Amino acid sequence: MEDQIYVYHAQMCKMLSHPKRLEIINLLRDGEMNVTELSLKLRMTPANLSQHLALMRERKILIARKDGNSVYYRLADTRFLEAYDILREILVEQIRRDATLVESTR
Amino acid sequence: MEDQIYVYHAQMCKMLSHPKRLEIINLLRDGEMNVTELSLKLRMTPANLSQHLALMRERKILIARKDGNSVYYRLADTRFLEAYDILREILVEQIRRDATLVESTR
DNA sequence: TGCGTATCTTAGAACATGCTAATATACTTA
DNA sequence: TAAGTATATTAGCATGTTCTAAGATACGCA
Repeated sequence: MEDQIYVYHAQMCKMLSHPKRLEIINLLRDGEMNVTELSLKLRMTPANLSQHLALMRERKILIARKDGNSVYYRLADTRFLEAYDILREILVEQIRRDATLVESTR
Repeated sequence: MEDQIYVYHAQMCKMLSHPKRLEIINLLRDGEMNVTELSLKLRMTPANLSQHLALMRERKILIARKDGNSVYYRLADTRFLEAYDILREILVEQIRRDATLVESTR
């Protein structure tokens, strides 16, 4: 089934389809961070965050490294940031266009 | 709220999070196509397809052009293909790596 | 105008996702 | 070993997503 690759592709995209998971990707842009740090920056409970991290680990978006008492997460592939940045760029342009449209009709 | 941009970004990614919607993006790589053509290539009912197309139109992934009795769809921005291709590439490499791992343990 | 074809819309059932709260596990250090 | 801190897991509820089926709308042409 050639269809299967589309299913995997969609599963990967699904990991990018949550505001907090996107924010996680952006926070890990420059390197790794442990769960407590992430939890503070994201303003989420560790329990909730941990669920998101587990999903992203399973789908191979993130890699976990255990160090003593804490677990450090990093991006499994920096190309996720390229895809992230392209979509963000399209989005920002769209929003800017819409804003201009609103301006011009005042 | 700076958080809002992450919500929009996630909504955009959500449009990429369905196998058939990804296949639509790929089918429209080289230009536009009408609903009947898409419906045949995707092996979906027009009703179901139409729902996906409506979502993608709302989220500004696709642009519709009406011509007589039929409606032609095209990508709103070719950069969606760049993001699509990056993720597909990461995915194919991951699958290849996993396959190699299975081979090596036989 | 009336019929046929293309596309869209809506309702509702089935399933998936994401949260909170409670609990479990793993490690560190006294 | 016991207590404390960090992280993970589970259950259960609320909400969101996707499909099918039925019907509505829009257009072209006899």
